[in-house]
Amino acid sequence: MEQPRGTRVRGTRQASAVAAALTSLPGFCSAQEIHAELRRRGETVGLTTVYRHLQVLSEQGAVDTIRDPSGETLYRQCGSTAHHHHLTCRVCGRSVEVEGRVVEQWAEKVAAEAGFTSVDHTVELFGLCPDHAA
Amino acid sequence: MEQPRGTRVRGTRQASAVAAALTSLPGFCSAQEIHAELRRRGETVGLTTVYRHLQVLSEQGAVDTIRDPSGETLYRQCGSTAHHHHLTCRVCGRSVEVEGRVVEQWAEKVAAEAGFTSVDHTVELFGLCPDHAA
DNA sequence: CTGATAATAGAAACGATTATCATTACGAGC
DNA sequence: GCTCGTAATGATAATCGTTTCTATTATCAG
Repeated sequence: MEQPRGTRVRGTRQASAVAAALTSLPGFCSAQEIHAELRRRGETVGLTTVYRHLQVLSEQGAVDTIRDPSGETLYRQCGSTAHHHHLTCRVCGRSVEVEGRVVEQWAEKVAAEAGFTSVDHTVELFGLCPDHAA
Repeated sequence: MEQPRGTRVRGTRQASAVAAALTSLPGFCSAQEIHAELRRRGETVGLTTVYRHLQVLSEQGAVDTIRDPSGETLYRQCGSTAHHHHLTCRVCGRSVEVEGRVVEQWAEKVAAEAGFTSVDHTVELFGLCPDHAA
């Protein structure tokens, strides 16, 4: 519904490559890791391009982004477009999508009580997956 | 209880200055803003030193840190040492401490179900305070 | 096939934070 | 009060993820 016809969004080799890498990588990973992964596969894609596609995909809601404790941005292709959060392993990046109706409700209630509006929230859970338990 | 007597932690002008600035600033603010505020007051404190003190205070639990959407780290002196979260105004940085027993419990439950351990969580709420409602 | 222009990618710019290290100053003991 | 060892400081340089710049390349409608 947003494609007037004529000259618009072009399908490029790089766009597919980034999307493919994202699909094949199991957990959250950084833009740089994705870039490295592409080179490993023999795909030549500039780092700039990787960032650009990740940003676009993120805006479209096709990938989820979180920030790891060090401040790096991590990306992951997500199954559902619905709002959800993640429980991510600090060691391997493997993550589980968790649904948080409870949290959403809590956030709204708290915000309303304080008189705040247009409230947005970030909720991230980091821990050790079964394979990496201390 | 952790001060053997002899040569230990030194109380310096800079340490007090950073603490004072933190006390006087109402909302969350960045290390650089704190540094600027100090210079404005005529206090001469190096940026490096500001960062160092903020880190120490943060480890002691005397200040809370969050990351704003752009990735910058923000600091704020906190009343309670108890675990809590914040509801921060996107415009003025003013923030309210909110207690989240519900969230903690939810986080633990979700983690246990997925078999994750050593789970840590970050929960931040950003919105518009009454004064800045659209 | 061809041309207009979107997309690409390397290099340089950026901005927050951290590391380096010579200098300064606190404060315990004389 | 004065000295000295050492913690603290702070200017500068280095890091590092990310963004901007811009000349070049490649896509796709006609």
